[in-house]
Amino acid sequence: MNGKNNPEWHRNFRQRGLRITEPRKAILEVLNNTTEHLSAEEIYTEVHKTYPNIGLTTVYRNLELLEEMGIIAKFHFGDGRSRYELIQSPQKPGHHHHLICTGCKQIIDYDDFVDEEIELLNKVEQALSAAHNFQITGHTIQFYGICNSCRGNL
Amino acid sequence: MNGKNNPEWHRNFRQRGLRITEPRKAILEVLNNTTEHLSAEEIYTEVHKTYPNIGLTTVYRNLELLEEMGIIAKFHFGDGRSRYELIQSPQKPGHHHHLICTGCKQIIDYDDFVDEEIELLNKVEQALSAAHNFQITGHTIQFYGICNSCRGNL
DNA sequence: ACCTTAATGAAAATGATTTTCATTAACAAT
DNA sequence: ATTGTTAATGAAAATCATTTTCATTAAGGT
Ligand SMILES: [Mn+2]
Ligand SMILES: [Mn+2]
Ligand SMILES: [Zn+2]
Ligand SMILES: [Zn+2]
Repeated sequence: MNGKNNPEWHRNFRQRGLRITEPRKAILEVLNNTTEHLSAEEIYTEVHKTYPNIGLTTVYRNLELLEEMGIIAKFHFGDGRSRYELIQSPQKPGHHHHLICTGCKQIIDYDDFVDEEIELLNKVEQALSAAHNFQITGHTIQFYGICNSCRGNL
Repeated sequence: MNGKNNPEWHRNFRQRGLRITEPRKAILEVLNNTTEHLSAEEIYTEVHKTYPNIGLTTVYRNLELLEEMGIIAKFHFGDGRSRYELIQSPQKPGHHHHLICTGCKQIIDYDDFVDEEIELLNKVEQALSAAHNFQITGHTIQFYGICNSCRGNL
């Protein structure tokens, strides 16, 4: 349920000498309760409903912080704004990739065949490291296409 | 060598009733002669050397057009600006993926896919088509990490 | 309750991209 | 070659996301 009191975040903040503030709890709460990939402004709007005095600047600042901390992930889906999601949440598969409909812009979290996929990815990363003398730290994998209903609309 | 007179582009333009203008030839020429992933402004700067009267606005407009036409590809590598490359060029492998150094920001094109990477793509695309009733049209795959020389600088 | 200083909020600044609009030039028709 | 139509251009202004600045507030250790 509500994630803002998740002791793991608390510990994580404390360890870095960071303070646990109302805006931070509010932002994490919003991200914890959605299945979508929200933009900074969308998060701000949501937070604003409960905490009308929290500013957009603070949302941006904390999204940056949370990303550095490895708590959230930032994506660029091509609509001109960054979008964020909690890396671990009850609402989401853990490791997943994205399927984006170029028609309606919906983003689908995809995690079928995860285990096999992760194993293949590891091998690919190893091969790349070796071939290009590159130490891989992360990846972005997105598939584009047309969803069922958009195909109907053609 | 010089690509601005490539008859295929000419045909492509004509078919759509588009005019073959100086700016368009200049932009294609720049993209055809680089191995890099240039931003709109970088392309503008390069074009400007030979055609000082071509404006940045026109560069943006034509990059958008060329992308729609499937002649160039637009990427987001996380530095806040879009970057473009010719889809087909003598300087580049055709379809390829990217390796991005988070240290020096260099982008490496690679198309020496290991079997696992091909397998991964095939499986995922099949699974996605089936499970999500999605017609896949493309994908973007980028690996982030630290290149050899950046690792030395630590 | 008090202090130190990290964190915040409002406003201004920045930077990339888009829009507006008057002018120019591609190119098809003459 | 000249003309006419209209797509394309360039300059300036507008927009939109994100960042910076700076004075004020409040977390949390004492
Ligand atoms: Mn996701
Ligand atoms: Mn490339
Ligand atoms: Zn769709
Ligand atoms: Zn590097």
